[in-house]
Amino acid sequence: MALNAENESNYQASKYRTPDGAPADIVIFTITSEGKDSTKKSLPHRELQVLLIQRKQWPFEGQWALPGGFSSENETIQESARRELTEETGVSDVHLAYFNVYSTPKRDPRGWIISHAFFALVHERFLEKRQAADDAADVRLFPVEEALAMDLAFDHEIIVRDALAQIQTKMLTTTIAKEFLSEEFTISELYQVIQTVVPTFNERNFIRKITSTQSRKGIIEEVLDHNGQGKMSNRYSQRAAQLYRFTDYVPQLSIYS
Amino acid sequence: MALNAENESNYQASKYRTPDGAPADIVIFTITSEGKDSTKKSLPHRELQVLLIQRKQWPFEGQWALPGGFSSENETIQESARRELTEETGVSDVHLAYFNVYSTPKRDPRGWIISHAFFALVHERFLEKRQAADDAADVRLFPVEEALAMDLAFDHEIIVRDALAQIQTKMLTTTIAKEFLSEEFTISELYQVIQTVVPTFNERNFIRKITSTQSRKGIIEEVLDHNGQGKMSNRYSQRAAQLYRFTDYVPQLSIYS
DNA sequence: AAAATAGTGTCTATCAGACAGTATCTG
DNA sequence: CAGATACTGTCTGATAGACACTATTTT
Repeated sequence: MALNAENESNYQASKYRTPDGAPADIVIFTITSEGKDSTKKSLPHRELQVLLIQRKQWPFEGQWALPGGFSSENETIQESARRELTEETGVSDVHLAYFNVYSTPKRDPRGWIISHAFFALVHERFLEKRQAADDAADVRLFPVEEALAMDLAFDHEIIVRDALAQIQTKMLTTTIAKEFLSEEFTISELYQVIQTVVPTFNERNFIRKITSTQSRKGIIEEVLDHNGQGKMSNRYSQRAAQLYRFTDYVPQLSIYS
Repeated sequence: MALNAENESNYQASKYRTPDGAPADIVIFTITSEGKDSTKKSLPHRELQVLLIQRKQWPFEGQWALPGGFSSENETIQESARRELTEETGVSDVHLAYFNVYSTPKRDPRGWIISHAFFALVHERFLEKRQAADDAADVRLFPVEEALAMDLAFDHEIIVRDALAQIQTKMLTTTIAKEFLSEEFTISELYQVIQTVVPTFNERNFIRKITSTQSRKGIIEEVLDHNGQGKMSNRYSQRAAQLYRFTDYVPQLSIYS
Protein backbone atom coordinates (compact mmCIF):
# COMPACT_ATOMS: atom_id res chain seq x y z
CA MET A 1 0.00 0.00 0.00
CA ALA A 2 2.84 2.38 0.81
CA LEU A 3 5.21 1.86 -2.08
CA ASN A 4 5.68 5.52 -2.48
CA ALA A 5 6.05 6.26 1.20
CA GLU A 6 7.96 9.21 2.47
CA ASN A 7 8.71 9.91 6.08
CA GLU A 8 9.54 12.90 8.14
CA SER A 9 13.28 12.72 7.51
CA ASN A 10 13.04 12.92 3.75
CA TYR A 11 10.04 15.20 3.46
CA GLN A 12 10.95 18.62 2.15
CA ALA A 13 8.27 21.24 1.90
CA SER A 14 10.82 23.60 0.42
CA LYS A 15 10.97 21.74 -2.85
CA TYR A 16 7.74 23.51 -3.79
CA ARG A 17 7.18 27.23 -4.19
CA THR A 18 5.51 28.40 -0.97
CA PRO A 19 3.41 31.47 -0.16
CA ASP A 20 5.14 34.67 0.91
CA GLY A 21 2.63 35.50 3.60
CA ALA A 22 -0.87 34.93 4.99
CA PRO A 23 -2.15 38.21 6.41
CA ALA A 24 -5.48 39.00 8.00
CA ASP A 25 -7.23 42.14 6.77
CA ILE A 26 -10.08 43.60 8.76
CA VAL A 27 -13.04 45.62 7.58
CA ILE A 28 -13.95 47.54 10.73
CA PHE A 29 -17.48 48.91 10.52
CA THR A 30 -19.10 51.38 12.83
CA ILE A 31 -22.23 53.47 12.77
CA THR A 32 -21.69 57.10 13.60
CA SER A 33 -24.55 59.21 14.82
CA GLU A 34 -24.87 62.93 15.03
CA GLY A 35 -27.81 64.97 16.14
CA LYS A 36 -29.25 67.05 13.34
CA ASP A 37 -30.43 69.94 15.45
CA SER A 38 -29.05 71.12 18.75
CA THR A 39 -32.16 72.94 19.86
CA LYS A 40 -34.62 70.07 19.66
CA LYS A 41 -34.55 66.45 20.59
CA SER A 42 -34.65 64.30 17.51
CA LEU A 43 -33.32 61.07 16.11
CA PRO A 44 -29.69 61.41 15.05
CA HIS A 45 -28.45 60.98 11.51
CA ARG A 46 -26.71 57.62 11.33
CA GLU A 47 -24.14 56.50 8.78
CA LEU A 48 -22.26 53.28 8.19
CA GLN A 49 -18.55 53.93 8.21
CA VAL A 50 -15.46 51.87 7.63
CA LEU A 51 -12.03 52.39 9.17
CA LEU A 52 -9.11 52.80 6.75
CA ILE A 53 -5.44 53.50 7.21
CA GLN A 54 -3.20 55.45 4.91
CA ARG A 55 -0.16 53.43 3.88
CA LYS A 56 3.26 54.78 4.67
CA GLN A 57 5.37 52.44 2.61
CA TRP A 58 5.63 50.52 -0.63
CA PRO A 59 3.47 49.09 -2.06
CA PHE A 60 0.57 51.50 -2.57
CA GLU A 61 2.36 54.16 -0.57
CA GLY A 62 0.05 57.02 0.32
CA GLN A 63 -3.13 55.11 -0.64
CA TRP A 64 -5.86 54.12 1.76
CA ALA A 65 -6.13 50.45 2.75
CA LEU A 66 -7.70 48.09 5.24
CA PRO A 67 -5.90 47.59 8.53
CA GLY A 68 -4.30 44.20 8.85
CA GLY A 69 -1.05 42.40 9.16
CA PHE A 70 0.83 39.20 8.59
CA SER A 71 0.02 36.24 10.75
CA SER A 72 2.80 34.24 12.33
CA GLU A 73 3.46 30.56 12.71
CA ASN A 74 2.52 30.64 16.40
CA GLU A 75 -1.03 31.86 16.12
CA THR A 76 -4.17 31.12 14.18
CA ILE A 77 -5.24 33.65 11.60
CA GLN A 78 -8.23 34.47 13.80
CA GLU A 79 -5.86 35.28 16.66
CA SER A 80 -3.78 37.52 14.46
CA ALA A 81 -6.93 39.32 13.31
CA ARG A 82 -8.00 39.80 16.93
CA ARG A 83 -4.56 41.18 17.75
CA GLU A 84 -4.70 43.64 14.85
CA LEU A 85 -8.17 44.72 15.83
CA THR A 86 -7.09 45.41 19.40
CA GLU A 87 -4.12 47.43 18.18
CA GLU A 88 -6.36 49.43 15.88
CA THR A 89 -9.32 50.05 18.18
CA GLY A 90 -7.96 49.49 21.67
CA VAL A 91 -10.86 47.15 22.41
CA SER A 92 -10.73 43.41 22.70
CA ASP A 93 -14.24 42.06 23.17
CA VAL A 94 -15.63 43.06 19.85
CA HIS A 95 -17.59 41.10 17.27
CA LEU A 96 -15.13 39.69 14.72
CA ALA A 97 -15.97 37.23 11.99
CA TYR A 98 -14.05 35.63 9.17
CA PHE A 99 -15.72 35.79 5.80
CA ASN A 100 -13.47 35.09 2.83
CA VAL A 101 -10.01 34.48 1.42
CA TYR A 102 -8.43 36.46 -1.40
CA SER A 103 -5.78 34.73 -3.46
CA THR A 104 -5.89 36.06 -7.01
CA PRO A 105 -2.39 35.72 -8.51
CA LYS A 106 -0.43 38.99 -8.37
CA ARG A 107 -2.98 40.69 -6.13
CA ASP A 108 -0.01 41.88 -4.03
CA PRO A 109 3.22 43.10 -5.69
CA ARG A 110 5.25 41.84 -2.73
CA GLY A 111 4.71 38.26 -3.86
CA TRP A 112 2.35 35.33 -3.34
CA ILE A 113 0.26 36.66 -0.54
CA ILE A 114 -3.02 35.08 0.52
CA SER A 115 -5.20 37.47 2.42
CA HIS A 116 -7.84 36.42 4.95
CA ALA A 117 -10.63 38.91 5.36
CA PHE A 118 -12.58 39.57 8.55
CA PHE A 119 -15.22 42.05 9.40
CA ALA A 120 -15.61 43.64 12.80
CA LEU A 121 -18.57 45.54 14.17
CA VAL A 122 -17.63 48.18 16.68
CA HIS A 123 -19.70 50.70 18.58
CA GLU A 124 -18.57 54.20 17.72
CA ARG A 125 -17.69 54.95 21.31
CA PHE A 126 -14.74 52.54 20.99
CA LEU A 127 -13.26 54.39 18.04
CA GLU A 128 -13.11 57.83 19.58
CA LYS A 129 -9.59 57.61 20.99
CA ARG A 130 -7.87 55.80 18.14
CA GLN A 131 -4.58 57.00 16.66
CA ALA A 132 -2.29 56.18 13.78
CA ALA A 133 -0.11 53.17 14.48
CA ASP A 134 3.48 52.62 13.39
CA ASP A 135 2.92 51.54 9.85
CA ALA A 136 0.19 54.02 9.05
CA ALA A 137 0.43 57.67 8.13
CA ASP A 138 -3.16 58.32 9.09
CA VAL A 139 -6.27 56.53 10.32
CA ARG A 140 -9.80 57.64 9.52
CA LEU A 141 -13.39 56.60 9.24
CA PHE A 142 -15.04 56.91 5.83
CA PRO A 143 -18.68 56.48 4.88
CA VAL A 144 -18.84 53.11 3.15
CA GLU A 145 -20.05 54.52 -0.15
CA GLU A 146 -17.21 57.02 -0.15
CA ALA A 147 -14.64 54.33 0.63
CA LEU A 148 -15.89 52.25 -2.27
CA ALA A 149 -15.29 55.13 -4.68
CA MET A 150 -11.76 55.82 -3.46
CA ASP A 151 -9.28 53.60 -5.36
CA LEU A 152 -8.12 51.62 -2.36
CA ALA A 153 -4.83 49.71 -2.20
CA PHE A 154 -4.59 46.07 -3.37
CA ASP A 155 -8.01 44.45 -4.00
CA HIS A 156 -9.41 46.10 -0.90
CA GLU A 157 -12.34 47.64 -2.74
CA ILE A 158 -13.60 44.15 -3.56
CA ILE A 159 -13.04 43.06 0.03
CA VAL A 160 -15.03 46.01 1.38
CA ARG A 161 -17.79 45.33 -1.12
CA ASP A 162 -17.97 41.67 -0.08
CA ALA A 163 -17.91 42.61 3.59
CA LEU A 164 -20.79 45.03 3.07
CA ALA A 165 -22.88 42.33 1.38
CA GLN A 166 -22.08 40.02 4.30
CA ILE A 167 -23.16 42.37 7.06
CA GLN A 168 -26.30 43.28 5.15
CA THR A 169 -27.30 39.63 5.09
CA LYS A 170 -26.31 39.09 8.72
CA MET A 171 -28.08 42.23 9.86
CA LEU A 172 -31.36 40.71 8.69
CA THR A 173 -30.75 37.09 9.68
CA THR A 174 -28.89 37.35 12.98
CA THR A 175 -28.89 39.69 15.96
CA ILE A 176 -25.63 41.48 15.11
CA ALA A 177 -27.56 44.74 15.28
CA LYS A 178 -26.71 44.59 18.98
CA GLU A 179 -23.04 45.23 18.19
CA PHE A 180 -23.95 48.73 17.04
CA LEU A 181 -26.25 49.48 19.97
CA SER A 182 -25.86 49.99 23.67
CA GLU A 183 -27.02 47.22 25.98
CA GLU A 184 -30.38 48.96 26.26
CA PHE A 185 -31.98 50.64 23.30
CA THR A 186 -35.29 51.86 21.96
CA ILE A 187 -37.17 50.31 19.07
CA SER A 188 -36.45 53.37 16.98
CA GLU A 189 -32.74 53.01 17.51
CA LEU A 190 -32.84 49.37 16.46
CA TYR A 191 -34.90 50.25 13.41
CA GLN A 192 -32.48 53.02 12.48
CA VAL A 193 -29.47 50.73 12.79
CA ILE A 194 -31.06 48.14 10.53
CA GLN A 195 -31.97 50.80 7.99
CA THR A 196 -28.49 52.30 8.07
CA VAL A 197 -26.93 48.98 7.09
CA VAL A 198 -29.75 47.84 4.80
CA PRO A 199 -31.31 50.95 3.26
CA THR A 200 -34.04 48.95 1.54
CA PHE A 201 -35.35 47.67 4.88
CA ASN A 202 -38.81 49.06 5.42
CA GLU A 203 -41.34 47.63 7.86
CA ARG A 204 -44.24 49.84 8.64
CA ASN A 205 -45.41 47.71 11.53
CA PHE A 206 -41.93 47.03 12.90
CA ILE A 207 -42.82 47.53 16.54
CA ARG A 208 -45.82 45.21 16.25
CA LYS A 209 -43.89 42.39 14.70
CA ILE A 210 -40.96 42.40 17.01
CA THR A 211 -42.90 42.83 20.22
CA SER A 212 -46.08 40.89 19.72
CA THR A 213 -45.62 38.34 16.97
CA GLN A 214 -45.47 34.88 18.47
CA SER A 215 -42.54 33.61 16.43
CA ARG A 216 -40.37 36.66 16.91
CA LYS A 217 -41.15 38.11 20.27
CA GLY A 218 -38.31 36.25 22.00
CA ILE A 219 -35.61 38.23 20.19
CA ILE A 220 -35.77 41.28 22.42
CA GLU A 221 -37.33 41.92 25.82
CA GLU A 222 -38.46 44.98 27.75
CA VAL A 223 -36.07 46.36 30.33
CA LEU A 224 -37.76 46.77 33.72
CA ASP A 225 -36.70 49.00 36.58
CA HIS A 226 -36.49 47.89 40.22
CA ASN A 227 -40.23 48.33 40.67
CA GLY A 228 -41.05 46.06 37.78
CA GLN A 229 -42.13 49.00 35.67
CA GLY A 230 -40.90 49.44 32.12
CA LYS A 231 -37.68 51.44 32.01
CA MET A 232 -38.04 54.39 29.67
CA SER A 233 -35.71 56.70 27.81
CA ASN A 234 -36.30 60.18 26.46
CA ARG A 235 -32.85 60.53 24.95
CA TYR A 236 -34.25 61.22 21.52
CA SER A 237 -37.83 62.13 22.04
CA GLN A 238 -40.27 64.20 23.96
CA ARG A 239 -42.39 61.22 24.72
CA ALA A 240 -40.34 58.66 26.59
CA ALA A 241 -39.79 55.34 24.81
CA GLN A 242 -39.60 51.85 26.26
CA LEU A 243 -36.08 50.42 26.48
CA TYR A 244 -35.36 46.90 25.22
CA ARG A 245 -32.45 44.53 25.27
CA PHE A 246 -31.57 41.52 23.13
CA THR A 247 -32.12 38.09 24.62
CA ASP A 248 -29.93 35.12 23.80
CA TYR A 249 -32.58 33.77 21.47
CA VAL A 250 -31.85 33.73 17.75
CA PRO A 251 -34.65 32.31 15.61
CA GLN A 252 -33.83 29.63 13.09
CA LEU A 253 -34.80 30.76 9.65
CA SER A 254 -35.96 28.45 6.90
CA ILE A 255 -37.33 28.87 3.41
CA TYR A 256 -39.37 25.68 3.87
CA SER A 257 -41.18 26.41 7.12
CA MET B 1 4.74 61.45 4.91
CA ALA B 2 7.08 58.78 3.55
CA LEU B 3 10.08 59.03 5.83
CA ASN B 4 10.14 55.33 6.34
CA ALA B 5 9.47 54.43 2.75
CA GLU B 6 10.66 51.21 1.25
CA ASN B 7 10.45 50.39 -2.40
CA GLU B 8 10.35 47.31 -4.49
CA SER B 9 14.13 46.97 -4.74
CA ASN B 10 14.76 46.78 -1.02
CA TYR B 11 11.61 44.91 0.05
CA GLN B 12 12.32 41.39 1.14
CA ALA B 13 9.49 39.12 2.05
CA SER B 14 11.98 36.45 2.96
CA LYS B 15 13.12 38.24 6.08
CA TYR B 16 10.02 36.85 7.78
CA ARG B 17 9.09 33.24 8.31
CA THR B 18 6.58 32.35 5.58
CA PRO B 19 3.94 29.59 5.35
CA ASP B 20 4.94 26.21 3.95
CA GLY B 21 1.75 25.77 1.95
CA ALA B 22 -1.85 26.82 1.43
CA PRO B 23 -3.87 23.76 0.42
CA ALA B 24 -7.57 23.45 -0.33
CA ASP B 25 -9.39 20.57 1.35
CA ILE B 26 -12.80 19.52 0.12
CA VAL B 27 -15.64 17.89 2.00
CA ILE B 28 -17.53 16.17 -0.79
CA PHE B 29 -21.07 15.31 0.28
CA THR B 30 -23.52 13.12 -1.53
CA ILE B 31 -26.81 11.48 -0.66
CA THR B 32 -27.00 7.82 -1.55
CA SER B 33 -30.32 6.15 -2.00
CA GLU B 34 -31.18 2.51 -2.05
CA GLY B 35 -34.57 0.89 -2.40
CA LYS B 36 -35.54 -1.02 0.71
CA ASP B 37 -37.60 -3.66 -0.99
CA SER B 38 -37.21 -4.98 -4.51
CA THR B 39 -40.72 -6.35 -4.84
CA LYS B 40 -42.62 -3.15 -4.07
CA LYS B 41 -42.27 0.44 -5.08
CA SER B 42 -41.36 2.53 -2.11
CA LEU B 43 -39.31 5.53 -1.13
CA PRO B 44 -35.62 4.68 -0.94
CA HIS B 45 -33.51 4.86 2.18
CA ARG B 46 -31.32 7.94 1.88
CA GLU B 47 -28.10 8.67 3.70
CA LEU B 48 -25.71 11.59 3.77
CA GLN B 49 -22.22 10.44 2.86
CA VAL B 50 -18.83 12.04 2.64
CA LEU B 51 -15.97 11.07 0.33
CA LEU B 52 -12.64 10.24 1.98
CA ILE B 53 -9.30 9.05 0.67
CA GLN B 54 -6.85 6.79 2.42
CA ARG B 55 -3.40 8.38 2.66
CA LYS B 56 -0.50 6.58 1.12
CA GLN B 57 2.32 8.61 2.55
CA TRP B 58 3.62 10.39 5.61
CA PRO B 59 2.10 12.07 7.51
CA PHE B 60 -0.91 10.06 8.73
CA GLU B 61 -0.03 7.22 6.38
CA GLY B 62 -2.87 4.73 6.13
CA GLN B 63 -5.42 7.03 7.80
CA TRP B 64 -8.47 8.43 6.07
CA ALA B 65 -8.48 12.07 5.12
CA LEU B 66 -10.26 14.68 3.04
CA PRO B 67 -9.27 15.00 -0.59
CA GLY B 68 -7.35 18.14 -1.33
CA GLY B 69 -4.03 19.49 -2.44
CA PHE B 70 -1.68 22.41 -2.39
CA SER B 71 -2.56 25.48 -4.35
CA SER B 72 0.00 27.11 -6.58
CA GLU B 73 1.02 30.69 -7.18
CA ASN B 74 -0.75 30.79 -10.53
CA GLU B 75 -4.27 30.05 -9.38
CA THR B 76 -6.72 31.17 -6.76
CA ILE B 77 -7.48 28.79 -3.96
CA GLN B 78 -11.00 28.39 -5.38
CA GLU B 79 -9.49 27.32 -8.70
CA SER B 80 -7.29 24.77 -7.03
CA ALA B 81 -10.27 23.39 -5.12
CA ARG B 82 -12.23 23.14 -8.36
CA ARG B 83 -9.30 21.30 -9.97
CA GLU B 84 -9.09 18.83 -7.07
CA LEU B 85 -12.81 18.25 -7.18
CA THR B 86 -12.74 17.47 -10.87
CA GLU B 87 -9.87 15.04 -10.38
CA GLU B 88 -11.72 13.32 -7.58
CA THR B 89 -15.22 13.14 -9.04
CA GLY B 90 -14.68 13.56 -12.79
CA VAL B 91 -17.32 16.28 -12.84
CA SER B 92 -16.74 19.97 -13.21
CA ASP B 93 -20.03 21.82 -12.87
CA VAL B 94 -20.72 20.97 -9.29
CA HIS B 95 -21.71 23.15 -6.36
CA LEU B 96 -18.54 24.16 -4.51
CA ALA B 97 -18.37 26.67 -1.69
CA TYR B 98 -15.62 27.97 0.55
CA PHE B 99 -16.45 27.98 4.23
CA ASN B 100 -13.46 28.32 6.56
CA VAL B 101 -9.72 28.44 7.09
CA TYR B 102 -7.79 26.21 9.48
CA SER B 103 -4.51 27.54 10.79
CA THR B 104 -3.97 26.19 14.30
CA PRO B 105 -0.21 26.02 14.92
CA LYS B 106 1.22 22.53 14.38
CA ARG B 107 -2.00 21.23 12.82
CA ASP B 108 0.18 19.69 10.09
CA PRO B 109 3.51 18.02 10.95
CA ARG B 110 4.91 19.04 7.59
CA GLY B 111 5.18 22.65 8.76
CA TRP B 112 3.19 25.87 8.78
CA ILE B 113 0.31 24.88 6.57
CA ILE B 114 -2.87 26.90 6.29
CA SER B 115 -5.75 24.85 5.00
CA HIS B 116 -8.75 26.29 3.17
CA ALA B 117 -11.87 24.19 3.48
CA PHE B 118 -14.60 23.85 0.86
CA PHE B 119 -17.69 21.77 0.71
CA ALA B 120 -19.09 20.29 -2.46
CA LEU B 121 -22.53 18.84 -3.05
CA VAL B 122 -22.63 16.14 -5.66
CA HIS B 123 -25.46 14.00 -6.96
CA GLU B 124 -24.68 10.35 -6.35
CA ARG B 125 -24.90 9.58 -10.06
CA PHE B 126 -21.64 11.52 -10.54
CA LEU B 127 -19.83 9.31 -8.06
CA GLU B 128 -20.98 6.01 -9.49
CA LYS B 129 -18.54 5.68 -12.35
CA ARG B 130 -15.72 6.97 -10.19
CA GLN B 131 -16.47 4.27 -7.65
CA ALA B 132 -16.74 1.58 -10.32
CA ALA B 133 -13.68 2.69 -12.28
CA ASP B 134 -11.39 3.12 -9.32
CA ASP B 135 -12.34 0.31 -6.97
CA ALA B 136 -9.01 0.61 -5.20
CA ALA B 137 -9.44 0.66 -1.46
CA ASP B 138 -8.17 4.21 -1.15
CA VAL B 139 -11.29 6.19 -2.14
CA ARG B 140 -14.65 5.57 -0.47
CA LEU B 141 -17.89 7.09 0.65
CA PHE B 142 -18.68 6.94 4.37
CA PRO B 143 -21.88 7.87 6.16
CA VAL B 144 -21.16 11.20 7.83
CA GLU B 145 -21.72 9.91 11.35
CA GLU B 146 -19.34 7.06 10.72
CA ALA B 147 -16.68 9.38 9.28
CA LEU B 148 -16.91 11.57 12.37
CA ALA B 149 -16.14 8.59 14.61
CA MET B 150 -13.13 7.45 12.59
CA ASP B 151 -9.99 9.27 13.80
CA LEU B 152 -9.32 11.13 10.58
CA ALA B 153 -5.95 12.58 9.60
CA PHE B 154 -4.96 16.13 10.62
CA ASP B 155 -7.86 18.19 12.01
CA HIS B 156 -10.17 16.80 9.38
CA GLU B 157 -12.77 15.65 11.88
CA ILE B 158 -13.29 19.26 12.93
CA ILE B 159 -13.48 20.33 9.30
CA VAL B 160 -16.11 17.70 8.50
CA ARG B 161 -18.09 18.72 11.58
CA ASP B 162 -18.00 22.38 10.57
CA ALA B 163 -18.96 21.48 7.00
CA LEU B 164 -21.93 19.50 8.24
CA ALA B 165 -23.16 22.41 10.34
CA GLN B 166 -22.79 24.63 7.27
CA ILE B 167 -24.80 22.49 4.90
CA GLN B 168 -27.50 21.99 7.52
CA THR B 169 -27.95 25.74 7.77
CA LYS B 170 -27.77 26.21 4.00
CA MET B 171 -30.19 23.36 3.36
CA LEU B 172 -32.85 25.30 5.25
CA THR B 173 -32.01 28.80 4.08
CA THR B 174 -31.02 28.35 0.44
CA THR B 175 -32.04 26.08 -2.41
CA ILE B 176 -28.96 23.84 -2.30
CA ALA B 177 -31.30 20.87 -1.97
CA LYS B 178 -31.34 20.97 -5.76
CA GLU B 179 -27.72 19.81 -5.86
CA PHE B 180 -28.80 16.47 -4.46
CA LEU B 181 -31.81 16.08 -6.75
CA SER B 182 -32.37 15.60 -10.43
CA GLU B 183 -33.64 18.52 -12.44
CA GLU B 184 -37.18 17.25 -11.92
CA PHE B 185 -38.27 15.77 -8.62
CA THR B 186 -41.31 15.01 -6.52
CA ILE B 187 -42.23 16.78 -3.30
CA SER B 188 -41.45 13.60 -1.37
CA GLU B 189 -37.96 13.46 -2.77
CA LEU B 190 -37.31 17.06 -1.80
CA TYR B 191 -38.69 16.42 1.67
CA GLN B 192 -36.52 13.34 2.04
CA VAL B 193 -33.38 15.19 0.99
CA ILE B 194 -34.02 17.93 3.53
CA GLN B 195 -34.65 15.39 6.25
CA THR B 196 -31.53 13.42 5.37
CA VAL B 197 -29.33 16.47 5.88
CA VAL B 198 -31.35 17.96 8.76
CA PRO B 199 -32.92 15.07 10.69
CA THR B 200 -34.87 17.40 12.97
CA PHE B 201 -36.74 18.90 10.03
CA ASN B 202 -40.40 18.03 10.32
CA GLU B 203 -43.20 19.83 8.54
CA ARG B 204 -46.49 18.06 8.46
CA ASN B 205 -47.99 20.40 5.90
CA PHE B 206 -44.87 20.61 3.76
CA ILE B 207 -46.65 20.29 0.44
CA ARG B 208 -49.13 23.01 1.38
CA LYS B 209 -46.55 25.51 2.37
CA ILE B 210 -44.25 25.11 -0.56
CA THR B 211 -46.94 25.02 -3.21
CA SER B 212 -49.62 27.38 -1.99
CA THR B 213 -48.14 29.81 0.51
CA GLN B 214 -47.85 33.22 -1.09
CA SER B 215 -44.39 34.05 0.22
CA ARG B 216 -42.84 30.71 -0.68
CA LYS B 217 -44.59 29.43 -3.74
CA GLY B 218 -42.03 30.88 -6.13
CA ILE B 219 -39.27 28.53 -4.99
CA ILE B 220 -40.38 25.57 -7.07
CA GLU B 221 -42.78 25.21 -10.00
CA GLU B 222 -44.75 22.37 -11.55
CA VAL B 223 -43.25 20.69 -14.58
CA LEU B 224 -45.72 20.58 -17.48
CA ASP B 225 -45.69 18.23 -20.46
CA HIS B 226 -46.17 19.36 -24.07
CA ASN B 227 -49.94 19.43 -23.61
CA GLY B 228 -49.75 21.76 -20.67
CA GLN B 229 -50.70 18.96 -18.33
CA GLY B 230 -48.75 18.34 -15.15
CA LYS B 231 -45.90 15.90 -15.74
CA MET B 232 -46.10 12.98 -13.31
CA SER B 233 -43.75 10.34 -12.00
CA ASN B 234 -44.47 6.98 -10.49
CA ARG B 235 -40.84 6.14 -9.80
CA TYR B 236 -41.47 5.60 -6.13
CA SER B 237 -45.16 5.20 -5.78
CA GLN B 238 -48.29 3.51 -6.97
CA ARG B 239 -50.10 6.76 -7.31
CA ALA B 240 -48.18 9.05 -9.68
CA ALA B 241 -46.78 12.23 -8.18
CA GLN B 242 -46.46 15.66 -9.72
CA LEU B 243 -42.93 16.61 -10.75
CA TYR B 244 -41.45 19.96 -9.78
CA ARG B 245 -38.31 21.91 -10.55
CA PHE B 246 -36.56 24.75 -8.73
CA THR B 247 -36.94 28.24 -10.11
CA ASP B 248 -34.23 30.85 -9.86
CA TYR B 249 -36.05 32.51 -7.00
CA VAL B 250 -34.47 32.38 -3.55
CA PRO B 251 -36.47 34.15 -0.86
CA GLN B 252 -34.72 36.68 1.35
CA LEU B 253 -35.04 35.65 4.96
CA SER B 254 -35.18 38.05 7.87
CA ILE B 255 -35.73 37.76 11.58
CA TYR B 256 -37.35 41.20 11.57
CA SER B 257 -39.97 40.75 8.89
C1' DA C 1 -58.85 -5.75 0.15
C1' DA C 2 -54.46 -4.20 1.97
C1' DA C 3 -50.54 -1.44 1.34
C1' DA C 4 -48.08 2.44 -0.12
C1' DT C 5 -47.64 7.01 -1.68
C1' DA C 6 -50.04 11.37 -2.96
C1' DG C 7 -52.62 14.37 -2.14
C1' DT C 8 -57.35 17.62 -0.36
C1' DG C 9 -60.95 19.66 3.07
C1' DT C 10 -61.73 22.06 6.90
C1' DC C 11 -61.23 24.23 11.16
C1' DT C 12 -59.29 27.97 14.48
C1' DA C 13 -56.03 31.03 16.19
C1' DT C 14 -52.64 33.89 14.68
C1' DC C 15 -50.36 37.05 11.57
C1' DA C 16 -49.44 40.55 7.77
C1' DG C 17 -50.10 44.82 6.09
C1' DA C 18 -52.40 49.10 5.77
C1' DC C 19 -53.61 53.30 7.77
C1' DA C 20 -56.04 56.24 10.95
C1' DG C 21 -55.99 57.66 15.39
C1' DT C 22 -54.25 58.79 20.20
C1' DA C 23 -50.34 59.91 23.81
C1' DT C 24 -46.65 62.61 25.73
C1' DC C 25 -43.52 66.04 26.04
C1' DT C 26 -40.78 70.46 24.41
C1' DG C 27 -40.17 74.99 22.71
C1' DC D 1 -50.46 74.80 19.86
C1' DA D 2 -47.12 73.03 16.43
C1' DG D 3 -43.85 69.60 16.05
C1' DA D 4 -41.54 65.41 17.03
C1' DT D 5 -41.44 60.84 18.56
C1' DA D 6 -44.09 56.85 20.44
C1' DC D 7 -47.17 54.17 20.26
C1' DT D 8 -52.57 51.72 19.84
C1' DG D 9 -57.10 50.38 17.33
C1' DT D 10 -59.10 48.24 13.85
C1' DC D 11 -59.94 46.13 9.65
C1' DT D 12 -59.36 42.34 5.86
C1' DG D 13 -57.30 38.65 3.84
C1' DA D 14 -53.57 35.21 4.30
C1' DT D 15 -51.14 31.77 6.95
C1' DA D 16 -49.90 28.12 10.45
C1' DG D 17 -50.72 23.94 12.29
C1' DA D 18 -53.51 20.05 13.23
C1' DC D 19 -55.84 16.10 11.66
C1' DA D 20 -59.32 13.60 9.22
C1' DC D 21 -60.36 12.41 4.80
C1' DT D 22 -60.11 11.03 -0.26
C1' DA D 23 -57.36 9.35 -4.60
C1' DT D 24 -54.59 6.13 -7.35
C1' DT D 25 -52.23 2.21 -8.36
C1' DT D 26 -49.92 -2.42 -7.26
C1' DT D 27 -49.80 -6.82 -5.09
